[in-house]
Amino acid sequence: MIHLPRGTQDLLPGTTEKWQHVEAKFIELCRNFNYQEIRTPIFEHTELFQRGVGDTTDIVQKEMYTFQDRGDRTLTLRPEGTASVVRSFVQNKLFGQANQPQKLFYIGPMFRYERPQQGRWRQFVQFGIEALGSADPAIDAEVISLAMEIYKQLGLRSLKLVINTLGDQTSRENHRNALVEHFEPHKEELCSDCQVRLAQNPLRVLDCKKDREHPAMKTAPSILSYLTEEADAYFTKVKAFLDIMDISYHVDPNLVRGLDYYNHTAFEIMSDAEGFGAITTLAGGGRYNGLVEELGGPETPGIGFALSVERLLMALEAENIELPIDDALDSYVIAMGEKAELKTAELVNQLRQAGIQVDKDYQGKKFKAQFKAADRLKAKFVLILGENELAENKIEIKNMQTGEQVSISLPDIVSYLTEQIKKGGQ
RNA sequence: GCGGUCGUGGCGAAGUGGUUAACGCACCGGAUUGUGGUUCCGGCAUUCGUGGGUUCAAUCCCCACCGGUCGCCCCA
Repeated sequence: MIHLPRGTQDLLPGTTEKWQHVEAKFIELCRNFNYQEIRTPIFEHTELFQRGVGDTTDIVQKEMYTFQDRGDRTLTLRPEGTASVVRSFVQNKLFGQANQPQKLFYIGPMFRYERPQQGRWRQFVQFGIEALGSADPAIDAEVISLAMEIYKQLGLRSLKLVINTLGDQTSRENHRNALVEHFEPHKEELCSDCQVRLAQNPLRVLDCKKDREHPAMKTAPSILSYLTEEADAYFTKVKAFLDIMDISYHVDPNLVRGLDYYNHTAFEIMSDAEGFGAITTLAGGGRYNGLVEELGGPETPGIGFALSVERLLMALEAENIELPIDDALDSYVIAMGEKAELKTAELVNQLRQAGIQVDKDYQGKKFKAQFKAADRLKAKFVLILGENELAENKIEIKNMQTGEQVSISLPDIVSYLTEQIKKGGQ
């Protein structure tokens, strides 16, 4: 037997309804916040991610699905959404549109070659938004509030919003130098990973789990003390907007994002729920002024976030939250005898054209078994058509909740059912 | 990519180097002819992730691979 590839999953009936529900929620919220959908290709030129996400990141160095096509182009299945959206923004000259900032959302599969485990797949679905063309701290808060609102409206309670600022170019350089200076004397005492980090990305040393207890960690310089006046003022305003929106947060100066393009505001939403294992991050995002330029566009500030739909559903499960999904069927038709079966095909067709959900048996089941099937499908009404009914041009209708059964003239069935379903729906 | 652990029917889960691989749920059929969700009876794995090897004999022993899961790395 051929199995699905490692790290991918089949979403089957029973689960897809949940996906549809949360996807509908995303779209509804984006409508409220006035974000519009953008759809970009699932693969792009590899160079886009090398330049956009960053050559030194883990994503680019060891996690991309890269391949040559038959025309010798080097292509990559997208590992994240922002680079593509920005590419499209630049290519389609969306910076020239009348309404700025451009507020966009996307939803779709992303691909990363990693060792799979609970909460981590090689193909996973991200929902994300990007606001391009505004350096107003209010929009940072808007992006964060949209992210939080999704979880809130779906009923999640155990959430933690962590924010930080990575500062601007100058802040980062000063901080970086301070970090290197601070840790260099202790280099030999740090773990091997940190020794590499110190050279490549000293920021990452800060959230090392092995060296957490090292005395130098406690006294390490914080980005917050190296912010330029502008960067500090910006962060203060973002926090003020969050306060005014009554969004609680925790400032973690060690919060680092794994993608190179971030600066200023960075944030993560995590779950506190039991049984979440090593994966606790539900969503991550931040500001990326400079990315549009990097990808060949005009100087344009940007901010966005992305969440994993899989992890969102895991969080719902961890908190035992049932989504309000209506999987009941309006009606089910049971036929007895050959003539009745022929008539049933016509009837089912009529009902469907009238917008009534209906199904019937296609397995030659006995009367009783057809009833069982109707019950399992949670049919609200069962229509029974046999020789007797046919002879009188009538049909029996049983309300499965109340058990009541009435006899209706066949020509009246559509109007009768339509009315009953309307009533029963309340 | 590294380390640990696990892999028996649709699901959950016993089990043993050797004639018929427990059990529960689900499913299918029946309990006098056309009425479900309860009960009772019956049925339902030539087969124990895949491929090799050891053995007279392996689902149970060994190896490899595949896959899940946990931790690390990193992230969504």
